[in-house]
Amino acid sequence: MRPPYLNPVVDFEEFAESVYDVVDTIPAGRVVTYGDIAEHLGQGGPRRVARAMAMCQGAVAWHRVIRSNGVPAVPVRARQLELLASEGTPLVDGSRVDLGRARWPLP
DNA sequence: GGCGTGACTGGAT
DNA sequence: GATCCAGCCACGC
Repeated sequence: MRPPYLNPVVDFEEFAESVYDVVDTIPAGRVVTYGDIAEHLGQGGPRRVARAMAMCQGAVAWHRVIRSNGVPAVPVRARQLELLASEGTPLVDGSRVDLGRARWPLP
């Protein structure tokens, strides 16, 4: 079955700003997945969200955005886990996030 | 303008 | 559980 990909992004910069705005609403100790953000915005997709995070470079709480399986993205894996742990985010084996408890329900 | 790549995901194996 | 595979899309070469 094909993944439920969403509507195409009209303006990527505007899309990225929307992504940052959503990420900014996530409280410390909680996380959301790339797919959650894309679904919440109703446009783009997980990879568009990931690209937006890659270009923000610390301007937002990028470490609160993880994969759907609870494992942080590779390029920032170690640092992300460190930041999450310091915020009190529930982890499993110290290497992945406990999505069942840490997932933040987007409005 | 064509082609490979990737901070992804859901389903199959 | 871990791995593989197909599909989307912006970006760099």
